Amino acid sequence: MSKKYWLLKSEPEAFSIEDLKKSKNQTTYWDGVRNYQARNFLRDEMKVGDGVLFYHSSTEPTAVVGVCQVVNEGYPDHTQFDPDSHHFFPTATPENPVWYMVDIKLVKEFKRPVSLQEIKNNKKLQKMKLIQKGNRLSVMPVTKEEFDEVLKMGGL
DNA sequence: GCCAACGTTGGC
DNA sequence: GCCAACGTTGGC
Repeated sequence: MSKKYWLLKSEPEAFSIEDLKKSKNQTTYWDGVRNYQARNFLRDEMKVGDGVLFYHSSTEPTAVVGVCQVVNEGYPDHTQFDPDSHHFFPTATPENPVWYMVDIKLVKEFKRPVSLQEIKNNKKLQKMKLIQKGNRLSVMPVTKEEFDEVLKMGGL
């Protein structure tokens, strides 16, 4: 089975690459995804060893800031069961979870961030889902070619 | 802060 | 099962 590649969005105010660097083992669980299409990627398709681009959204500038690896694949997101959580989902039960998450570990922070504008300006990246009109998915697949190109732009 | 795009909800 | 209303995302 060949390795896949992904892009994960996070608002740095909620969770940034700095937070990831400070996390134990530079690893975190990716909680709070509440979109079915993104859920399906997390639950069914992301596998240990897959490459992940870490993207900062809603900030200045929006940019890919580092590369991570999936270290634990699709398991129930515990925040859906927690009434005190902002991500609480009343119809979910541990027997019938609705939402899933994966664990990711930082591989390397980019030497320089690769901004959305640079991605838009790169002829090789015109097909990236990230820059398709109206795409708001917080978890999206990336091709190997796109992944490698973004790493190169980031100085890795 | 605005607003376009899109997802979800719920009445019918 | 349609679709209007509403909520959210996220770039600008």
